[in-house]
Amino acid sequence: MKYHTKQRDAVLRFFMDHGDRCFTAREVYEQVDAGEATVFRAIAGLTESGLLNKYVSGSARSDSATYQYNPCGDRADHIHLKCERCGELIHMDCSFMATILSHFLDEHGFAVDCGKTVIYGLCENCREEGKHA
Amino acid sequence: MKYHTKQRDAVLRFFMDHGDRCFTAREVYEQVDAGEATVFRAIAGLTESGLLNKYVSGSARSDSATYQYNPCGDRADHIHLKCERCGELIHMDCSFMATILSHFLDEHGFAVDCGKTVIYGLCENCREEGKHA
DNA sequence: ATAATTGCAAACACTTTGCACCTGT
DNA sequence: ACAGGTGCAAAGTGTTTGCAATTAT
Repeated sequence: MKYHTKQRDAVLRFFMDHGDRCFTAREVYEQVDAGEATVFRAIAGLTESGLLNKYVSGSARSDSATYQYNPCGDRADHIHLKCERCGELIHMDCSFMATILSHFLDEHGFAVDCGKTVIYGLCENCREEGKHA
Repeated sequence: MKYHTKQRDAVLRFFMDHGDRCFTAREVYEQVDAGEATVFRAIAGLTESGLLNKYVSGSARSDSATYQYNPCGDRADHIHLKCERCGELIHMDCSFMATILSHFLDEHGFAVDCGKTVIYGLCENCREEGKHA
């Protein structure tokens, strides 16, 4: 990741221009002028440096990882909640966060990496919908 | 899943006998007398019926889904902490869990899906090592 | 100039499937 | 007897990698 190339630029710009959505590597490849391997490599790099968040959904087959632009950069100080149904990304930035992080650290000796942690579940709206489905 | 077969029995028994650990399909296949496809089919069935929980953590390659026996019935009841350094998977099964889940639900309207949620960070040992590295 | 990056295709790992044969009821 | 299950090997997916050609510095 030392040179600046138009391919990597295009990939990053694509994610920034659609910061509200998640994309699979294939989707990016289809809309950006770069080889598939290059897209994967670019995404890997961007994820590594914290500019993208990576999400893994559940179903095994034909279900690839999706990526989304992370405007918070790599020093995120809050955890993301991701709705498995509508895909909404909720930024959990309340005071209880500190309590949770402290608990993990004190009781489990575990230092949470907020930048890479995503909590999956169902958001309020989707839970409501589920009740009537 | 209408007939009772020794293969499916063996798979279920394997998980029950090692209820404290997670296993990939391959690991089960290596220790149980059944074909690979059969193991996958058995695991899928058991997961479907709630006897096993499925966990997805990383990318597709060299990081496959893991499964664990779920004595409680049909839903996962603990979150996984995964060390980014040594890869250890910690099962967070303490009482504070309920508090955390309640908070997410009450304050954020968010129903956490324990089965798919993995919290990344550094475990105790790796944090110690980091200090001296 | 030269070290990094690209892109293709081939390799890979995990999982599913087609199909002939075997088993549980 | 026959619906349902098994197992092999082959097909699929999503992702990674080897390497010659290309590009950024």
